[in-house]
Amino acid sequence: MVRHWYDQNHMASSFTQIHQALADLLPASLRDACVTSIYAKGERLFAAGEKPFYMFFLSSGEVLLERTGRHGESVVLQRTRYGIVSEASLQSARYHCDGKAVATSEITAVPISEIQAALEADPAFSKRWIGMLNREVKRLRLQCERLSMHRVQDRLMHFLETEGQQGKYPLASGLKSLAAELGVTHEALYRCVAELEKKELLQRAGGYLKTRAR
Amino acid sequence: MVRHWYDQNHMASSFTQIHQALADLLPASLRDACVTSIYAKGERLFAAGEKPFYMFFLSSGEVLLERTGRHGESVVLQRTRYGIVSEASLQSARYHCDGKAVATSEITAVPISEIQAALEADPAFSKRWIGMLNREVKRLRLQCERLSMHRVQDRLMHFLETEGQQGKYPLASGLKSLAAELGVTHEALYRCVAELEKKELLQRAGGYLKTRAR
DNA sequence: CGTACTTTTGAATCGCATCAAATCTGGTGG
DNA sequence: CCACCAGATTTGATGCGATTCAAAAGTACG
Repeated sequence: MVRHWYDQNHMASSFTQIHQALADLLPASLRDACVTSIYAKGERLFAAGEKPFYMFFLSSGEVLLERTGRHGESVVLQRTRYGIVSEASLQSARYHCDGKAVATSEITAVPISEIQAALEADPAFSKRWIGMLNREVKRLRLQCERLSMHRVQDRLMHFLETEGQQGKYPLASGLKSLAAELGVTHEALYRCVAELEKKELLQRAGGYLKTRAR
Repeated sequence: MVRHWYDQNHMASSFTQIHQALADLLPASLRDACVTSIYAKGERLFAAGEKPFYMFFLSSGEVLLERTGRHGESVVLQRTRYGIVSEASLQSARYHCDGKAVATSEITAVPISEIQAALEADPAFSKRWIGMLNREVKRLRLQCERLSMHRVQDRLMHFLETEGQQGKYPLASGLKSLAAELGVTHEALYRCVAELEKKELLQRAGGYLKTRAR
């Protein structure tokens, strides 16, 4: 068997309970093939151009998918705090972006070959997988809608309405990474949050952002 | 059988050859259930909130997916010129956006219930369907990347590089609908194109946009 | 206790939105 | 064929909001 760098750098912990959402998605036969481990802040899951061997499920922490532009500037394609990170790599020969943890993260790696085999054999699993992809497509359409807005304030409000729970959203790793996802500079976001708080349209407390009025 | 408004407004043309790309995706058993017809410019395929009965495949023309913001302004979620339009509605109870033709379009409607049945029964079809969704996810990620760029010029160049063929892109319905997809005003896009032409970085001829230098 | 990073505020500048208006275009009906 | 109209295209002027650059203050962590 080919040893991936992943195997060398991370302690296998097959005995760890995998996350419930992942258990609900995967067929029982695949759960034993999962390897859960902790990634440190800054650690890379994969890099653009590499051949995908594992699919990554994020239980806690934060992962960014990013591409490096031709001038070296990095663009955040997606910021994930929970769920499958690299769905689209299932049938890809190469990753089309980098994936890295920007906070200490608990990540379960699932071998892609096993997922493919299970998809062929288990129609119910196929159906769940398609459902997951459908949700991802909708999420991405909403993100496009958000990025089409011109003012930071509109993007932030739209974000809290679509990604938050009742307009409440946990700020685990600060406003800076949120700014990147919203496609604005961190300065602009800080100013926007401060102004919205002054207008009492937004509340920032206990690591949460929360909309107030309606 | 429930008669959808679609059936009343469009002549069935089951004898029409369906498009090759669609034939490649669908199992043979489903091809007879397809209905191809011509939609006029401005005609609506579906509206947000409606229950999905059909999945739409666009052979030629142009379709927009758009949502109406709370202030009545319309935001383009996606602009399609070719391919399946409403993938994500497969398992949805309601459409989450409007779909309308903005140019005379040849569209094939496929009953969703039949697609679902075929997905359960045919693993090879499932695999192709998942592949289609994977490509859509990647396309949307690229669109997010594009919308994260601040200058119109960068968005346009990124668009031509990722959506065009060798930097060449057909402008069937004018720059205005392209401007909406790029998330900028049409004035800004006209000015940007004019300036890039003056710098000889872009060529606009015969209904095509084409990058020049590199 | 020092280092790295986040948060915050300030000032100058730039690009795009916005509003306005003129020209061009294709299609319609007289 | 021409007058006419709706929509696309184009150019201009103005203002706003975000970027950019700069710097200071706060905070976490070894």
